[in-house]
Amino acid sequence: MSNYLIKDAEELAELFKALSNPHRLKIFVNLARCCRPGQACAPNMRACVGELGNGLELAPSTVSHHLKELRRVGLIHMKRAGQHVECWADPEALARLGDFFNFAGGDVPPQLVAFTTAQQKTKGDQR
Amino acid sequence: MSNYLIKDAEELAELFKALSNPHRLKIFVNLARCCRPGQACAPNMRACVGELGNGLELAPSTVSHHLKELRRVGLIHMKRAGQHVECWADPEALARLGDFFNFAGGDVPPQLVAFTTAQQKTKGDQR
DNA sequence: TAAATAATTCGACATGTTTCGAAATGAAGA
DNA sequence: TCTTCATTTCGAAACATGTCGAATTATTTA
Repeated sequence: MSNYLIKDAEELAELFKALSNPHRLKIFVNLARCCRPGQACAPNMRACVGELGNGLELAPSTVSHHLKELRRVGLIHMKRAGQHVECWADPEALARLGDFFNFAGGDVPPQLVAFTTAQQKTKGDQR
Repeated sequence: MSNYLIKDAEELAELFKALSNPHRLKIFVNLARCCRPGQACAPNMRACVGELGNGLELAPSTVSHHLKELRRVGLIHMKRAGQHVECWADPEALARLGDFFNFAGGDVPPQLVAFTTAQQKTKGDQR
């Protein structure tokens, strides 16, 4: 894969990729349930790594791996608290993703203009 | 995909996976730009396969492969029109995905309750 | 200090994805 | 019909992902 020209498409695609695994998606939904826009979860509402693995039937190392990926793309935050590591969803990331799907009304958000214009200017070439 | 309810994490994850490749994402955004909620693109607004490949620097067979995947998960529709194949985004699919990110306010939409309860009932086991 | 608990890193393996080019199919026009 | 254009299918190669168990690190408790 050598010719990804559009930075924003790549970034957005990474967010979707992080949610494209059912296990990671379940983990994220459970973390995001207690988040409100612009406000992170209170410390006592955060979940630890072992807790998030319950019900998933995955090895702890695999849960850790998935959390690392969610954190890498900025969907969650993690902070050590004693023996445990607290996890919580990034409320801004949620808002960003929600905004993405509002462009259906016709307005293309600024961050998406860049990677739509490339095709706009070639429209009609083949018909 | 036969109806508009997101049944489980696996199905939702498939939608995200379809958007997790930058090329597929770009194709989808270009198709979705002209869609409004509950209203599909007019036939003269639809794009054909070759058109959608412009600017992506991908072999036609690869573009075809990506479109097939977007169609498989229900994000777009395709219809042959002469030599070309018209493509357009499914407006309901857009709405479904937009709804997903609204649960951040605290309300879990009905279709997501099913796959969050498994972890809710084990909360507290490890702390 | 030693043991116990929680989480991460590492190495390995099976599986899945992305991509291409060649060949096949479908449709329109000379 | 024969050719041309648009698209799809197929097979193969390169690369990425998901998973585990063993070993390691970090922290608390005995």
